[in-house]
Amino acid sequence: MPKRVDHEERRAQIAEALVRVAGRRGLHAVGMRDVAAEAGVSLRLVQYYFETKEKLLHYGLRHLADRFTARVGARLRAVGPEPGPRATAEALLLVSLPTDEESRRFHLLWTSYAVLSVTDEKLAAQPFVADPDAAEDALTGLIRQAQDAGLADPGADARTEAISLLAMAATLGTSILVGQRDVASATAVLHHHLDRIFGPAGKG
Amino acid sequence: MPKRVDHEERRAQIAEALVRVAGRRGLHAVGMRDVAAEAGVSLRLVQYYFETKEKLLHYGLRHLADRFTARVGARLRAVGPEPGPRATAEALLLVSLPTDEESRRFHLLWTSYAVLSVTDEKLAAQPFVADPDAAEDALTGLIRQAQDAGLADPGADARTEAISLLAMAATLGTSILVGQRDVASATAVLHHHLDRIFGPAGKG
DNA sequence: AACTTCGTGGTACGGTCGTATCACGAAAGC
DNA sequence: GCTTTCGTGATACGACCGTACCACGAAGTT
Repeated sequence: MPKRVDHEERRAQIAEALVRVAGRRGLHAVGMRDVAAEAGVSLRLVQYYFETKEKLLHYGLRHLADRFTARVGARLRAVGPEPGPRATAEALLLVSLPTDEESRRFHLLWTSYAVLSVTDEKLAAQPFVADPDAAEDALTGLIRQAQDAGLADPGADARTEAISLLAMAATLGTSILVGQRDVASATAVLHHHLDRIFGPAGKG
Repeated sequence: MPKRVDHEERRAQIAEALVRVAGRRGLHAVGMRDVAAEAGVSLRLVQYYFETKEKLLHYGLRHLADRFTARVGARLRAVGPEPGPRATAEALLLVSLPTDEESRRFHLLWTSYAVLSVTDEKLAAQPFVADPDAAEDALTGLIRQAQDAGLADPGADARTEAISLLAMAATLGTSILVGQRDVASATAVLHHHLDRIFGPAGKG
């Protein structure tokens, strides 16, 4: 066999090119040729590693989700060792807001894919159910954990509050994206509810 | 002059065809020929009343917003004469959830347009700022009104709560659309917060 | 009755898009 | 060292899309 290139790595490079160009011009407007140009390879290469555009888009979604998961992990590790439930919950919510280029891209493309999945049955809708469910479970666990430790309002319905917080974060992110709101005011709204649930005292 | 057709009415018919077919196959997948076929007219007619596709899409967005405004008005009138602030607020929030075919279509297409407006500078981003701002003002006013009448927690920050409620309703709608959640659980979350703000007693 | 103007249909054109085909160099196995 | 297979490039093909063009009937005006 010849050059023995790492296909998976190459696919990741091309998928990142897809994400970049789609973040710039919109997912609907990106073609195979655009991805090839952005990645600095020939159109044939994109066809070679992803046989069809549909597979490229599928891979792009998975790549996007993986990158985001890694970003969440990094953010959680960055809040310091042994973080309290509230600090963890706050990091979880704030990381999804479009504050820099990458999170802006993620928010835009995730929403684009979600919209596509409603009408294109070929595109897997599963990530848009499983991933939010996982986030919901994690946040519910954090609130319960804080309640057990006496660090949160014991009367709060943990799951309902988790759903609410995540729902708010998502729409606030979108409103930042379209220019209706700025990051500071979105953050303030989330802090208000974190204070309500965890109590204003336990910010650590 | 010949047949003297009402252009505005004809445009509305075509725009409704656009909304229908876009709701079925996705906004990105709809072409001039699809709209023409859905409306039962020739391609040339669509070109005649909307010179370009861009203008058709613009008109479609405006038509969508108008239809939704009308729907909100009807819903508010349906809650009965002289409704309390809480009932009005509840109607305002619930009407945007995708519960039937039309609201499902509205939610999907509104989100599609919003996503488009981020990258296509030709498409007006203004509706996605002005309309949510108006809803936010309206809901804030309702909460303040209830507070003045002693029908809501006087300590609540009306604007923050209004932003939160609308943000939750939007994401809950999307999660219904993608099949993550059902209408009942979304409604329960909203009711929980309405009870929190207005108090469980004053449901009327 | 001739003329003008509006509404409508059919069809052609240029461009782009996803995909397929042909060609060729480079490396590993016999 | 020849062959086979992998990686890569260039280019062609068929379909579709938005738009432009041409033609014609129908209804008012003079």
